[in-house]
Amino acid sequence: MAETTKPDPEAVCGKAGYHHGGLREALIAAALQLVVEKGAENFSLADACRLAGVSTAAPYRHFRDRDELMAEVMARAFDAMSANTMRAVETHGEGTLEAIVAMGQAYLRFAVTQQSLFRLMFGQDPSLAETEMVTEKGRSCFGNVIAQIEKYCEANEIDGDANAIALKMWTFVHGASALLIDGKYALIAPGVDIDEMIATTVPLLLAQPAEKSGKVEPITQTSA
Amino acid sequence: MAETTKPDPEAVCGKAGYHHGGLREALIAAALQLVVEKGAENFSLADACRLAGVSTAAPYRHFRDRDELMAEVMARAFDAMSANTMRAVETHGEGTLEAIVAMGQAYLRFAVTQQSLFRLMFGQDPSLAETEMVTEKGRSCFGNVIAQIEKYCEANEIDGDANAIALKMWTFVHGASALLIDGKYALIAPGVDIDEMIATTVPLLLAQPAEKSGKVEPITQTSA
DNA sequence: AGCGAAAGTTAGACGCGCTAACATGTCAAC
DNA sequence: GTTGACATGTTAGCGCGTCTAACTTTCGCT
Repeated sequence: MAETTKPDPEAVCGKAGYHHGGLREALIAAALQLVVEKGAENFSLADACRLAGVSTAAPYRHFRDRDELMAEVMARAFDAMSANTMRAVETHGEGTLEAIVAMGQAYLRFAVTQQSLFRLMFGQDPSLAETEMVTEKGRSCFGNVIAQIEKYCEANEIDGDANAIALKMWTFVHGASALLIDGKYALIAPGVDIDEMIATTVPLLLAQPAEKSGKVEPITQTSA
Repeated sequence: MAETTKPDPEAVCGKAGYHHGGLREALIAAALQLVVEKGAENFSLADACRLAGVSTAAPYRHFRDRDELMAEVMARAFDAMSANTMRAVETHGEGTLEAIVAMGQAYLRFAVTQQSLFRLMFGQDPSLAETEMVTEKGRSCFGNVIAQIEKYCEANEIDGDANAIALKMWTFVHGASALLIDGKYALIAPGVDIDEMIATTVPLLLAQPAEKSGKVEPITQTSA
């Protein structure tokens, strides 16, 4: 048909021009957009193809299957969240209490404003997250929180294990994010300000050292 | 064929005997089994039909679509979790600290042992949870926690708002459950005993009254 | 220029959700 | 009892989705 022979491949992505353009990146971008717009489960690989302007068989030159494309989107999502939380640190100063609280609030805000991405990062079929890159991005994302708390503990000479404290804080903030976007708070406590709950509770978790106490039969991680 | 005219319809479900038997309940049971075995997203409605021994069109006499069947499964899942947490209360005594901690641990244990059900109850497409019955079951399930904490607060004359305290505890326990089954703890803190973390942290959250403090711009619930 | 590999295409197998049209068993009314 | 309405099941089939096979086009290299 009347197609131009060179539909400017660089316009969509940053990869070098070979055949038609950087389809791999274009597909990731399309999928990312569709996840944000409709949720990870509510669009088809075919939709992404149409958005990228290629046939439905094209993705299989770059990805083993749909999941492998989604894993790539997950990785971008973790990058985005890392950027958000780190921005909070930068505006409040490394290792400060304010920075740590702000990180938690940034985490919550990301969950709310990017619900679909947050849902994709967590709560998906575990097999999806088993890509090496995804686990690495995840580790680095959570590692930011721990690093800040370690700095805070050092600066304020808190005796508790920074790792354990960070874990508690992360647990709380993540729980708040998950329950909020699932609408569960609205069910039981409509109108509660979750952002403030984080602001008041996180310092509390930081202040308390990890006092080894009750013996309970442990649930060991199956690392499913 | 050599079918008895009355194949004891009551054996499978509670509905009156009509055509062949309680297919509605049989399908719910099949779906529940498949969710447990393979996860909510990893089986087709057709699979459930085969398991129940009917054609793939049969479910549409009882459910509008697949989601409506899954909503029914969700409701059962909430029932199961309620039963688990309430059993913890019964063995430790109403309104005691031990009971409340045990509830949290039961919540965690349910998430671990019934991963797929837990994933179905939370983290699904929000539209799925919009059934009246599901929200009601959910409300009742979480309501149990709040009721116990209210009793505890009364008994120990704690000034804090029981509702706010319960919310914090639930948030923490839910976060722990979600992160554990998503394998995120294994990423960043392998080997940590999450059950003990709950045992040590929940009393801490209970002890602290909700001190109104920092003003932060609120993220109001969109009740999405 | 020409060759091999990379990256795209069309065609199609197969399964799924769901609907329409048909079949069958049940119950109530006569 | 027969009968007829209705509830519950069936088969056939549409549209769509994932993924594969086989073919075609372009790129990069010698």
